[in-house]
Amino acid sequence: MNVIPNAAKVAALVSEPSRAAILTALLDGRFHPASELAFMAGVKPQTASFHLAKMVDANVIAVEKHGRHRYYGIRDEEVARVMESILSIAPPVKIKSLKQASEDRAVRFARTCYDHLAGNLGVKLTESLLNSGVIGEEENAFTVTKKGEEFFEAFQIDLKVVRKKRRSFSHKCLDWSERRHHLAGALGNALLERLLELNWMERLPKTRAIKITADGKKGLKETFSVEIE
Amino acid sequence: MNVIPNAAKVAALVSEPSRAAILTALLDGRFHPASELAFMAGVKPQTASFHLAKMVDANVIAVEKHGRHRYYGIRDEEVARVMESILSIAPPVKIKSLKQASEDRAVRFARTCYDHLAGNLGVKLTESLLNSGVIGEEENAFTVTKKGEEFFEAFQIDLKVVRKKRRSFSHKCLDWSERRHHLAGALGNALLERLLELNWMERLPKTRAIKITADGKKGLKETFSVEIE
DNA sequence: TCCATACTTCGATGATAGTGGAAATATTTA
DNA sequence: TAAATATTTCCACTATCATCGAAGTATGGA
Repeated sequence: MNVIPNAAKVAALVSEPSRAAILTALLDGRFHPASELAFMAGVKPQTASFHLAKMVDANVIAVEKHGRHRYYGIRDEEVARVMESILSIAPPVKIKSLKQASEDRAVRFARTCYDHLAGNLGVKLTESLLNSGVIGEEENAFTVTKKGEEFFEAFQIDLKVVRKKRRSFSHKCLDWSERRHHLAGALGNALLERLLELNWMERLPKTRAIKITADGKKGLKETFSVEIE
Repeated sequence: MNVIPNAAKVAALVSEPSRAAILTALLDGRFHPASELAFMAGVKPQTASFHLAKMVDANVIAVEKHGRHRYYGIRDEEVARVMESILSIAPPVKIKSLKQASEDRAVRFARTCYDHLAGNLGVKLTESLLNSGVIGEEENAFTVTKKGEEFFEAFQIDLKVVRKKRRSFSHKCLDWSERRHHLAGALGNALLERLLELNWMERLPKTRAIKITADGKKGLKETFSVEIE
């Protein structure tokens, strides 16, 4: 009974708390220096280095050397998807402190998931796009309607460019905090990039959480009918 | 950095070779008695029992008591999808024996994946359906064309019943041995059930491998233009 | 050249967890 | 009631592996 691939090998990488913390941190899609990841995982640099080497070796994360820093990041979208799929059936962590509670709230409200928007805001935005007929829903993907073509052009997202990317144009990504789908894939990425470019929201340091600016509140309400309390 | 669910907990379940073997065995979608799973995983019954209890406790597999047997199976489709997603990025196991090599061949050729057809045959069949215009391809799912409606009716698969199931109608499932997609979801399941009912193929004991009957060879060629050498 | 920073490798330690023997429990058959 | 089978619980042994101190390598600045 060993004619199967080594699921255990892959899972073992994620099964260790420090490594899981590092991987989940990297789900923000950015590259982080080793020391930062060590801090986030709550271990000494040596330990983090040990884990990082293991994961690079196993081809799940990639390194880039810049000067005396080494930046680590998730290798590709497929790895990110595996992580999110694990998270979708994972039990929640018990909240112990006030600080943790507010961080938790922030992350659940709006965060990046690899390279697109997730959390309550991600789901709400996706639903707004659906309700207004900008995108349509299919089994496992979203499609852009005729109305959507116009919408995205007006919003200055060039669908031609988005479609050309060597990756899935749009797919549904199961949101672990909302247990509903949000927009992922190249289109989800393009939307997030544009929202950041507009300064409607900004990434927060040290977390995957996203902060909505005053402009963002206004813009989201006017353009997407999404109210931020 | 713990405002995230416990990915490690879930992954730890799969990270242990015996448990991974059990879980992959259960991907055939059937329920198996504990002793059989122990044999498949290559451990003593006590050990298997220990692992099974752990996984039941973690809600990834389910038990059914029938007499002095306890039948274990994957809890739901979501868990199966997580497993397959892990398998899709898992490295292959090195083949050590002749027996292993032939088992490997059989499994790669045709197998069940949770409750639908996978392997070379699964992929070929899916492609045949695509080429003949019975199903259409989308980002992450397949759709049934108008021609398909007729085809499935003639093949005595009632799409109305299939669509009613409380699960995804059809989605693409990444085949780890072929690295291409095959038909999954309720439709994939219905197709497999029908093929078994027609006696075109039969499940082999102890593995996820599927054997094609003489009738099957003929039928697959005539109906799907799929040649079995 | 010297020192500080970023990161890795080495080595010892200690905790965790899988393993299977022995025995208990439950169910079926004789 | 006794014996056989299926599975579990208890328990002790062992191996694996994460961890961190210490020391080593590489880069950048003074």
